Amino acid sequence: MSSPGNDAADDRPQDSPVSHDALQPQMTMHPVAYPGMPMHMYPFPTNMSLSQPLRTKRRQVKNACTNCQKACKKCDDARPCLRCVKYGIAEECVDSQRKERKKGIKRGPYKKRDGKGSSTSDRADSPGTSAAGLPPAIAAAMPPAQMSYMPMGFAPAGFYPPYPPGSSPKPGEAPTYMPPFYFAPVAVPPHLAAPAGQEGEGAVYPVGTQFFSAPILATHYGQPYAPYMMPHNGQVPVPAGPFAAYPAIYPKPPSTGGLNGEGSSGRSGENGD
DNA sequence: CCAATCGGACAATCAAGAGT
DNA sequence: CTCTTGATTGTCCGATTGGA
Repeated sequence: MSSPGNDAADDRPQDSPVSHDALQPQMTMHPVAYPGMPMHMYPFPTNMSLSQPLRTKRRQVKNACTNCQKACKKCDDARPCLRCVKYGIAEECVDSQRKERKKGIKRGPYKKRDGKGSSTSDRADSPGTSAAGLPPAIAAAMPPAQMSYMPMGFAPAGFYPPYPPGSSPKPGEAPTYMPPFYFAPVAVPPHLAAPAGQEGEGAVYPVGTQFFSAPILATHYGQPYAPYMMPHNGQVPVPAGPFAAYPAIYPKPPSTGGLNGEGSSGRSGENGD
């Protein structure tokens, strides 16, 4: 991987997180997992599943930036988003405006869904309530509260702070966790190579106080652009340790002078009202 | 070959209507 | 008041097209 690559491929498995508007004035970091992360990217522990035919459900960010929106490309909750950073237009990365939903539309009588169950519980996308499309038997066998985000196997309960920060899950609702660590896609130092026999998926590599799981290493290392730990004001909040030098390793992303994005897109010619 | 474009599938949201 | 339904709106996958 040495080229910026095309979006369809690039935008997929590396982005992340969270609207930190009030949160990270100095830097924006992309955590390993986040609520909007596509299901197939969730760091499930090894004992779950890799053999299951996981039906991956596409997750969407709540609000794409204007650039991604125009280009119909995957965005993330951080600002600037990965894609804008990648294209060197981070300063143009702003949330798109959402238009208000119409009100007062009349709707006619409802039809019940063949008597069984509520539609809500049927809906696999109900956050925190389902096994994300797993077969019912498998879903039933799983601890319900852990389904929306399964903390990595090694992490004790309470290890992760709730997300959004400062929030707490509502009663009956599974908590959503945001892991407190972030990946830094640098070359794996030789001394961090997996111990013999542990290099399978799910192996965890302790790196100072940070952790990197094998899938993440495999997925994120070697990205063509800087790790998504962006020092915004010249500060480099890098912990001492094996990765202390990574900012020097990674140059700024190439300033390609712009992203696609002219043109129209999406629902062609809508938004008139 | 790579990047841009774009149609359309899919997901999220939320107000109206129904049930308790 | 709460739950359910379904329309609306937004996101982004993936095929196609165009340029270097």
